[in-house]
Amino acid sequence: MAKQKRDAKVTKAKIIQNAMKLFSQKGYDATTADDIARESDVNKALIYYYFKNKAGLYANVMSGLFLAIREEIAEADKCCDNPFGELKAFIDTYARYAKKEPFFPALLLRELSDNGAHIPDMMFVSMLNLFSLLSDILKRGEAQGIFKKSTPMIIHFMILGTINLLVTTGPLRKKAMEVDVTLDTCSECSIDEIAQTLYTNIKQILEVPNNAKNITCA
Amino acid sequence: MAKQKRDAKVTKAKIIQNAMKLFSQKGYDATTADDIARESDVNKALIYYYFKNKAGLYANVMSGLFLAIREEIAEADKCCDNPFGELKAFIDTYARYAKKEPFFPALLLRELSDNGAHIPDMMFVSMLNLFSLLSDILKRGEAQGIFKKSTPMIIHFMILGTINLLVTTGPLRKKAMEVDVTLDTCSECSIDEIAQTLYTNIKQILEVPNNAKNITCA
Amino acid sequence: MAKQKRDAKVTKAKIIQNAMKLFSQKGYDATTADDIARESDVNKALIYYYFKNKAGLYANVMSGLFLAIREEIAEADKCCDNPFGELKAFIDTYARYAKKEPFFPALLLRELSDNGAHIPDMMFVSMLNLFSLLSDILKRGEAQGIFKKSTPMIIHFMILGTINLLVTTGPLRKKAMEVDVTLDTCSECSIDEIAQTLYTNIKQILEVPNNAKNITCA
Amino acid sequence: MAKQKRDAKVTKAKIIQNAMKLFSQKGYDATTADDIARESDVNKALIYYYFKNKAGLYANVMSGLFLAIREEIAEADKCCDNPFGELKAFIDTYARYAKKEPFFPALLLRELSDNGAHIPDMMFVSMLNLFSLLSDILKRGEAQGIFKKSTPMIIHFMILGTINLLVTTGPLRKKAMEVDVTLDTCSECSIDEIAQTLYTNIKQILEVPNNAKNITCA
DNA sequence: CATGAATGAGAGTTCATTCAT
DNA sequence: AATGAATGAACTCTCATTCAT
Repeated sequence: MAKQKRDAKVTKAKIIQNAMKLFSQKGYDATTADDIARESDVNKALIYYYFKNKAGLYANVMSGLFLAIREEIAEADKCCDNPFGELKAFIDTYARYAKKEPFFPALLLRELSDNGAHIPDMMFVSMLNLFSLLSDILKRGEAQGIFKKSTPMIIHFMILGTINLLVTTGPLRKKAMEVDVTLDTCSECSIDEIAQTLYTNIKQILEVPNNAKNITCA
Repeated sequence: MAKQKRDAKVTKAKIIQNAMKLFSQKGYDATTADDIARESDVNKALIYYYFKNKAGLYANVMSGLFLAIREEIAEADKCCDNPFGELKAFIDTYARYAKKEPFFPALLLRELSDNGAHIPDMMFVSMLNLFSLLSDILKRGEAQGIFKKSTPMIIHFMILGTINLLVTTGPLRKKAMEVDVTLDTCSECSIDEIAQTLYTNIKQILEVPNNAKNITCA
Repeated sequence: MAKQKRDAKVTKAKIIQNAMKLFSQKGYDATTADDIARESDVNKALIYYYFKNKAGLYANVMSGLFLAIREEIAEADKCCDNPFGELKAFIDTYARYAKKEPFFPALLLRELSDNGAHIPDMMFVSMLNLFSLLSDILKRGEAQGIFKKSTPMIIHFMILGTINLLVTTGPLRKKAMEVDVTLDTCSECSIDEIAQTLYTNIKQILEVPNNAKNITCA
Repeated sequence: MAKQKRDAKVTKAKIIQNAMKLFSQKGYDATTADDIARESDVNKALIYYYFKNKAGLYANVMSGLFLAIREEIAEADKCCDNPFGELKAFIDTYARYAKKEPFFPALLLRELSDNGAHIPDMMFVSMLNLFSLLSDILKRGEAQGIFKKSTPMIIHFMILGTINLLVTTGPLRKKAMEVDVTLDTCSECSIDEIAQTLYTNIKQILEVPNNAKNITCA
């Protein structure tokens, strides 16, 4: 019950948490082992004791994040039995995850603009898995005749790109408003509003025009 | 008799070009002055002679890119007098620019996921300018009653996010297809197809349902 | 119920044995406590528990080797009552020991080229003891008029230097033959052949020309 | 004519010289780049600027030494047209070189007891070259019927082993005399005496007994 | 305009050693 | 007796930057 120093699990988690924060704030290269050690209040060598090297720590950080989000989304997708519901769940869950782990979007964006320089394999698979989930929803929708034919990859990036950029540019957009008040940079938008708007937009794109049946004149 | 390279202008341009390539490929931190000097076939000290320091060179690179794209888009926008045409011009021009300067998307994405750590001011303004252009188009469309009310920032990021991510993930998506053939990662999509699809999607979102005029019952 | 390894004695011996191997293969500095622990399948801290520190372990290793060889040679020397026999015994025993403990020559050579940097005292005495044994043989031979006057230190190093170098350069000499087949690097020589040849050579140097008594002219 | 800072040749030579000293005194591992930089009065980074890394510096040091000795011995060997003279030249030159470059023997011994861990190729060839020189002398002597058949590698190591060990153990042997005055550790022997004695010894081993012609009784 | 030489300040990593259990 | 956790001090190597020519 004591404060328990020397608990590997706790120490490791603390390191990972701080590393996540720093990596996302300053990028992989600009984050030093010293930074992480200081922030985590452990000796620098301990990082190497647990993670072998900086890349190993980074891999650990990313793998944790990716595993978590995939699980959350897969779970959320069970919610509904109709494609629209699933799509909404996908967007909402991703948005909420980006809110909960605010470092994730920056890390993901950086990773994607890197050709996957650092630790590719496991992350690569995780990213594909994520895309698979969405792709399946779209396919099912098409099969049921309620989604138009679409290019899944583009839809996927419309969703991820938008959420990720909105999350990472938060401070930037706030600053922009101060510079030019006439511009609406969505600086006060909540993550839920964003998710909602985004869903509406994507739905617009996908749904087949069902005017026909509505327009029963006379 | 002296070593005297051709021309300062030419040398400078060569440095900037190579720096752009390297910065986008490896990121700001991982790109060294030695890298750039070697690639440009000039002496390292010359870089400092011309650009004062690494950040100065980076600023130079970015400012060139941003100036160019803003100009191109502003120019393209003059094409048409209707918001749909302008929107299409915006998307097309951005997409074509991303194709022409394939390092730009990675640099922009990195910059955006950074809270704007490196050289903010000038770039910040340029980015805002870009957003302004789109924002104005949307406003005009709304005013004319042909666009629905939208959140410009979200539309903006749907466009930029999608194009940038598609461009930067090119190799990654190709690799993905080899891993899982059942997945369509748009690995063969041309930039023009992408722009076209994207425009169609965005249009879907924006255009007001013109059922009204069609439904002239009786 | 405790983990309790068999026996302290056994564990200690295992550590010493592996340390010997590693020290001789990679040198003192390049051998880490981790290496030794891993190889010996014990916890690193145990090494410090038993030997206080790395130097202590090294001293232990060396002292064991030196004690053993001195004893073997002293024992072997009892064999004969004539200096030639003793000399042969000295060379043979040393050679056979170098074969039995193939790490010893490298360790000794390194130690000798070091000004005795690591743990000098005990080893220093042991080395002197070894030299004493040979020196005494030579003196006795001289006293009996069957050995020429010689410089014992030189004879000593001719013996040790040759055997040690031949043993440590084994692999190198094999490789040399592959490079230049015309060169005879003694790559197939057995330790016994070497000892035999060496003895013959040294004998040549020491024995007084006994032509005198043979040549009884007229 | 001025003191000339910024003269690459001079600076490089200074670094090599000091590195040689330190490597031989403390061994490769125990010598740090900081040591060398401090001793050479240059910035540590300069070492890496010139030699790429520590191993590169070491290789440079060794290659210089080996090239020099091979040249000196090859030159000396031209002196005479008879194998005995050449043999004497070989031994004398090696001994004098060991005196002139007192770090060489320690470095060589360490290298030989290492299986050639550091920078093998060039050094390996140089070592073979040295052996070739002696081997040729012996072969010529045999062909002319003035040398007995011998094992060249053993003769070679009797020479190198003895000289190297005597040079490196200088201080050790002096100390030994203080401990035990009855022992003659050759602590006052000059390098020339050593070379002379060694030559006499080796000659003893090689020369064919020419008693026959001397014993012309009556 | 252009360059090779030189440097200071770190960054990543290793390792002997100790602590707590 | 034995171990996993933790650390401090170094060490190799890198890099932005400056100097001297």
